[in-house]
Amino acid sequence: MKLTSKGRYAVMALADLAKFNSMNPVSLRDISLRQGISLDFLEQIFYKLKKNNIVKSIRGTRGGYILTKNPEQIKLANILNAVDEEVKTVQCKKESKKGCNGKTSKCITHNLWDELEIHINNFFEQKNLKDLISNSIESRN
Amino acid sequence: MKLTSKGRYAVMALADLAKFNSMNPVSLRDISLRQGISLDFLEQIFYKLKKNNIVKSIRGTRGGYILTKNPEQIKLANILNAVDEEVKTVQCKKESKKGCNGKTSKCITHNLWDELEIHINNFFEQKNLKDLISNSIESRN
DNA sequence: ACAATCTTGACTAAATTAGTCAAGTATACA
DNA sequence: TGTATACTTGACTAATTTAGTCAAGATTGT
Ligand code: FES
Ligand code: FES
Repeated sequence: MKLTSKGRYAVMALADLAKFNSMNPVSLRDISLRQGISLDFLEQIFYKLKKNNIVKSIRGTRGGYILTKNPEQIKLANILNAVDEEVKTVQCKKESKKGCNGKTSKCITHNLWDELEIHINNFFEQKNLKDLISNSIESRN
Repeated sequence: MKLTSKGRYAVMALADLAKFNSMNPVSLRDISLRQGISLDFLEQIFYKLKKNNIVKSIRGTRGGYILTKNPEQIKLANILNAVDEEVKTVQCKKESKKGCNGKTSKCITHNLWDELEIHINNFFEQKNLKDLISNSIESRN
């Protein structure tokens, strides 16, 4: 299971983007300053977000990024997938008949981790960017 | 968020223990062979499980470990806590008023990660060892 | 006595994370 | 047209974490 700074920052940055999402694009520099995230790291993250069609970029002076859809159409699952933070709880390959630790059948905990994976993914499927910003509306900074 | 081999193996080993939990204790060597987990690593794990009163040990020849309670009284949450695999999704210290990235207030995603933490912990609170072994009853190996 | 088993601490190779560095491309605006 | 701003992309790396191994010993059953 993975939930690292990359995924965390991706969500944080997009929430910021959604919040300041007026007509004009938001530059990574602004996000970097507001959220305290390294600019270089943000570039890495937005490269992936763009390839996955979650944001689009506008180059040049006063350029930046904007969301491709409305905040309520962007699920957290989409974001985390885009930056390769898949929730993977089983250790074995799911398709394979083999289990983990080189066993020939699935291990005794396989079903458990599978259920957990579904449980977590449900959470990410149900939350979208809009939930996130309306939730923090009282604490704008 | 952490879910590593240590936690996975702890659950796997205890499920094994619960399954073969007759009068006589089960040696780590047996578990190691059945589940394909390094004996040395198991020792490390059971040291913690014992300190947290989840198993007790019986020394000497034909010794081993036994569960301190019935399988249905041992929640996965207990197990994972024992081996220090806390589900920790927020980056900041929860008690502190400060946010992550050295900010003076909680970040815009704080509430989200907090909800996720509750969501995952619910799962682990509701599952116990008995669920696990009755679930895999058809695939004894 | 001796073998099986638990007990506990120290150590380490490999992998992962969380970035940094760098060189370039595109665009807006003066 | 020059230049500042901002996106684009790949390569690199220090620090941390993981997943163990190694080792030396203490206990107990037979
Ligand atoms: S997790 Fe799939 S076999 Fe162990
Ligand atoms: S996660 Fe708590 S402040 Fe960012």
